[in-house]
Amino acid sequence: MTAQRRVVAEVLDGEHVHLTADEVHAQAVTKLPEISRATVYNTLGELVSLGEVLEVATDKRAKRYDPNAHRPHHHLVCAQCGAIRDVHPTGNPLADLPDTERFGFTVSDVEVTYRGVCPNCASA
Amino acid sequence: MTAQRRVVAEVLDGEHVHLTADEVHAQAVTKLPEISRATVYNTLGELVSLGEVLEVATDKRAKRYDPNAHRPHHHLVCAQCGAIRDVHPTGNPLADLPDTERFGFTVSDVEVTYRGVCPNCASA
DNA sequence: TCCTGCATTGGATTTAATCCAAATCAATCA
DNA sequence: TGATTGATTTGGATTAAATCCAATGCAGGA
Ligand SMILES: [Mn+2]
Ligand SMILES: [Mn+2]
Ligand SMILES: [Zn+2]
Ligand SMILES: [Zn+2]
Repeated sequence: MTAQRRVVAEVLDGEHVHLTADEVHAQAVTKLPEISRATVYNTLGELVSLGEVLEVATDKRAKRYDPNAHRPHHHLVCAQCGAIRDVHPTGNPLADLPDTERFGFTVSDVEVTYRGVCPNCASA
Repeated sequence: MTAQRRVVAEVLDGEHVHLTADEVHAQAVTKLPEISRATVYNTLGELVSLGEVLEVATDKRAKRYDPNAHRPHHHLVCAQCGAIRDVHPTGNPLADLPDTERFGFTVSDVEVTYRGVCPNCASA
């Protein structure tokens, strides 16, 4: 356990946190000025391998890192400003995919992304 | 209508087609040797604006272009080889997101990506 | 304290995509 | 048909995200 890894973990702590690697680096630098981007990328990659952090790709910009790996959830994204909220829909989308629509795949996971406009952007 | 646009449209014709811009360019070159990447990007961008082609981002590699914009559908992706199939699940995921989980957003769209292993990769 | 192997660093590299100014071309009109 | 012109195409430069890599640094055990 190094100071760098501790700082990355600290930055990722919280709810509805979905930061890019660069944002993580920017915040990490304020606590440990000489931490490098490479180390942030390395550490994030390890946390993802360990299953402690999830990669979220809600758009085609930079990947985002999600510390909420404990409880499975989906995402609600503002199409205008990119704000992301964790959501927990009812129902099981896996059950909604009939065998005839599985093409012989072994389906193990499903990812749901809701899109819309957040209250902030709607009022502007 | 130019020869370049016609060729891009031809390459995108078909079912379960989800090509990257580079793959579109590679196929276009066989029909029109001097077509440039910039033109392929320009044309794809226009087709997307016109709503005739959809951008699909099933992984964090290159965007894929989907000519099946007529009938709304979702995707089933092989986690190993990246193969993509169009799927039409039953049920309406929008109905599964309660008001209490909408955080004041106006939700207009939902995107569902199933992940698994295709029969090809499973037998290998 | 000294080793040793893992971690960190900064810079170079890769990949996807975008930008841009110059050259080219398609379509209209005389 | 030939000239005009505004849109299209082109290739190269640029940007952004991520990865790679060799050299250096350092944590933790002997
Ligand atoms: Mn999340
Ligand atoms: Mn499709
Ligand atoms: Zn917003
Ligand atoms: Zn496969």
